[in-house]
Amino acid sequence: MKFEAVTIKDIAKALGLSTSTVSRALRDSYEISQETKKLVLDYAARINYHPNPIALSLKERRSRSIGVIVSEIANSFFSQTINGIESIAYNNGYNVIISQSRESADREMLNLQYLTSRSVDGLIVSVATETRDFSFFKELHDRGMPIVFFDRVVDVIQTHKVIVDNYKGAYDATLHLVQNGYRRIANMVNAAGLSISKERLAGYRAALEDSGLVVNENHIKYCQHGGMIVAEVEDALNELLAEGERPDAIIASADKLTTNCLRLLKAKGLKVPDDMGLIGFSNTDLTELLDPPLSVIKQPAFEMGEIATGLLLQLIESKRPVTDFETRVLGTELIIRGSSVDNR
Amino acid sequence: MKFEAVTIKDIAKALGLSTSTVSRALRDSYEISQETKKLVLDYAARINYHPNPIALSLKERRSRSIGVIVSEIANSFFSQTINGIESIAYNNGYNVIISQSRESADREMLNLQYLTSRSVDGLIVSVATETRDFSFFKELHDRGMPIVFFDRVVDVIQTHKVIVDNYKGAYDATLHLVQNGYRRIANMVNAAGLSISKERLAGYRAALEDSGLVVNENHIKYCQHGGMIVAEVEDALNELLAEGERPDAIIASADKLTTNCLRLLKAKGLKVPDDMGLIGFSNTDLTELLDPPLSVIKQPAFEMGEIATGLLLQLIESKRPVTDFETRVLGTELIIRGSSVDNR
DNA sequence: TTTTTTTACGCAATCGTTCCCGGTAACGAT
DNA sequence: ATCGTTACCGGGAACGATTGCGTAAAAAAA
Repeated sequence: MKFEAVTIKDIAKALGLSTSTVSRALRDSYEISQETKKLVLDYAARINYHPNPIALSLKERRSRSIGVIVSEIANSFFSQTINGIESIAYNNGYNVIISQSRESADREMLNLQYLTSRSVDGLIVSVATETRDFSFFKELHDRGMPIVFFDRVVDVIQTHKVIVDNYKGAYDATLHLVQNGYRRIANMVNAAGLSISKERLAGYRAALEDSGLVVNENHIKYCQHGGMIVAEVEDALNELLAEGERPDAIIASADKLTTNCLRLLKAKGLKVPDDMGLIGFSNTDLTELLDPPLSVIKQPAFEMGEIATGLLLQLIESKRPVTDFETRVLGTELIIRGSSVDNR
Repeated sequence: MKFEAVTIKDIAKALGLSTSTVSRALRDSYEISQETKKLVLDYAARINYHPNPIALSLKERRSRSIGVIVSEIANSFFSQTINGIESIAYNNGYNVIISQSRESADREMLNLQYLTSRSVDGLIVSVATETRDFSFFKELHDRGMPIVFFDRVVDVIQTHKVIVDNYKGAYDATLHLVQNGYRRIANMVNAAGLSISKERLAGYRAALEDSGLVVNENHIKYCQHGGMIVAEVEDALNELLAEGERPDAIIASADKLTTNCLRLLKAKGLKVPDDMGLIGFSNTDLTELLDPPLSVIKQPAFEMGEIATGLLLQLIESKRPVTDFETRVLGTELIIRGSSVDNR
């Protein structure tokens, strides 16, 4: 089964012209007479001609499309970011190709190869938890592929980046827990290698120290898959609950980590926020409807997508190689709800 | 800024061979000697050669990629379906290009044009609420583009379809409400034109009638945007609450409709399930954590994606035009939780 | 040794489009 | 009559890859 499209040759043949003339007429070149132009344009419209982007891509070595790699589109933060990306891209005549790494370095690499070989003009990436080796990104970037990182950025590559103030977000959230009487605050951290993990962990540490509390290293648990696998969260939680100095609150550094903590705590019969306070990074729009309503640190996801795309288009359309790159840092929003306010 | 890739010509030049020889060596043709093959293969591997899919697409008039159009990836049902689609597609060497209609007929059309002109080998589609005119789909399909519809199908086009038993899903859910003492059951329906809306509405009507209850037409409210816009849900809800015969339960026929009903009911201070029972179609994995835990009709989304992709690949790889199409109907899962059980 | 066959490779067309070169009218100026 | 413009238009190469066909050299058969 094949799908045949109308080509410039069909028009040329039907009108008794050369392909060059047709091409020029369609592109409104000055060297084509008004009559011929009209002839071609009318006929093209009538048979519903559309230039073949594949042929164009091959010729121009550009595709007017940008590739996006995120870990999971099912994640609210990423789907919101993608909406931001699309809004800017479409306004500038670019198409967006979305792909998921599902936190796997292999799939990330595969997607990367697919996208680049598909001649995307640039990439917007939030790296997978699993990825340790950024040499492929580096090589790609060195060979001239415009890349903008967001959320989970990689510091060994010099390019535009869009992030939030993760340090401050975690700091404020932790401080909020302290101010609400929690003293043994645990941290459920995403994969250790991630930029966001480090920054959020640092904010947490600083807030505890500034509050005169000591950081109990056993209260810091890493989840390699960012909470995507319930079992890893359960293991981490069980370890926390088995601790001599049992935590009275948790700050979770990823969306799925946050909701899965709540799920497991409820399953274990622990009351939130009384038995255990809970706050976490999340962009889900259902958090206010949860039982209890979840306190969250929210990222301006849509805006991040917009900004990342703007920066990328700037990179793509720049004539000369860009050498000075910027890192945009946006603010987070701390939304206090029931899960982090001990009302005993 | 341009990104230069290695081509077959580079290899040919470096090795003093013709491009045909290189091509054949890479494709392991019998007409090429072992030594030459090894030479080419080694060199290709060393300089990290990858065939240019754009050039291949142009030549072969196929791209080994399939296009997916859904209304919104932020919707759990669709993101789960996409995961199902990807799992089958990748196993068969196909790539997946995702695009969102965001319920707009225009954007759907734009995406459709983009995808087809990008030479996708086939399409998997759940149509937008807004779409009334399916002639473009029809024309595309008549001209040989393989299409599989899922969830929101269109009956004027004869092709493979993957749906759930929406009638039964709605019937069972409505009956469940009746059995739990609710008598004035309202229905929040998605856009009227949608296949799923009609089927679910029919199930609801039948269940009421079979229970000896009369259908109050004022209890049926349509939301053109499927609950994506909170205001439309609020308007519909306000109308329901202003009814002389005020409903005591709601069945919502879409994910966002369901959660936004809950959101608004809570905002209005109405207790669920006591003041108002609530049940709805939803695939969100957070429904059990809501307050109250939400009763839902759940669709086997991942499986639907898998099946749709299987059918599409079958269509794509068929030598002869396929004429007999099937409609796969899967079962829904009724999950009863607190929101639909009046415990007064 | 001559003829035939096999092996191994190159040439050129093709996919749809653009664009660099030309080329050829018509027309006014010399 | 010749030249220079101007206005239009066509030929053909290019983008990267595949592939049918042709053919030289080597091997096998005569």
